Amino acid sequence: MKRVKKQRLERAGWVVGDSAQFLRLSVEENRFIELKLALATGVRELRERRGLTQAALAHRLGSSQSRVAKMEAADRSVSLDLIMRSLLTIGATATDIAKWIKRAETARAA
Amino acid sequence: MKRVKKQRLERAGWVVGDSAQFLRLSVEENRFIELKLALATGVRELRERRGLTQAALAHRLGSSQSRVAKMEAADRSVSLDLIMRSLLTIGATATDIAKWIKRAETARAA
DNA sequence: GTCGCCTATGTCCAACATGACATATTTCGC
DNA sequence: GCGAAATATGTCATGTTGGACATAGGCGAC
Repeated sequence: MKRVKKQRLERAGWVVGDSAQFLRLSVEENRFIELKLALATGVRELRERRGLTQAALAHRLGSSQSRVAKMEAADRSVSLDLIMRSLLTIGATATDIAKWIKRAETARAA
Repeated sequence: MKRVKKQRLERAGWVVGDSAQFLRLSVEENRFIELKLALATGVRELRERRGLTQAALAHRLGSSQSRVAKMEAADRSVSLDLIMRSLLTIGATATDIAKWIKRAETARAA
């Protein structure tokens, strides 16, 4: 299909592509989960490197130990927002975060 | 204060540091917001580059045009989760994401 | 002009994430 | 092994985020 026509159809809200389109959602869900996992691991690494307990970090975040535990486990019930806030709170730099995100990508390749 | 002692106190849940400690929260909130903003901008850039309308992207996400609009505006009511999912759905690579995150950092320096 | 199309903004209420708490389970020094 | 500290897991009420819808604003083509 011509590129221009494809874009026109897509602009209209239609998904033009392979018949495996419906699989996309789950594929992207996986990518998302891996990303979350990578960043969750980042939280743990950084926390430990700082010599903080989960409770101490929770205190800093105004959260609770249980939530930090779930966070590091990349539990379904914890949002990326919380993970990211935690990373920033522990003092992660943009470079650190970028590193972990790329790690997620490389993990996929395996 | 000795590094080891400091860590011991922190393990116990105490925040040891400068008296401006209480400012930390808002500082980190700012960092977080800038990050969100940078990624939101990323969504818009990538969407436009793909020639998609907000409605089309919403369709792909199983969301609605209004949410995409709010998302690109980094509205308070949209989470980083949604932004990240969108980025992945549009086909952002880890490298892209890392780039935008770093952009947030550089923006801070200004 | 006005007609389409795209984007922005506001408001519902259902679904989900949150901190808090209680309670396992693991880990580690002794 | 014991005990204490750290971490893991479950549940709940309350606040936040979600898609949906309505509607307003913007912008180019005609």
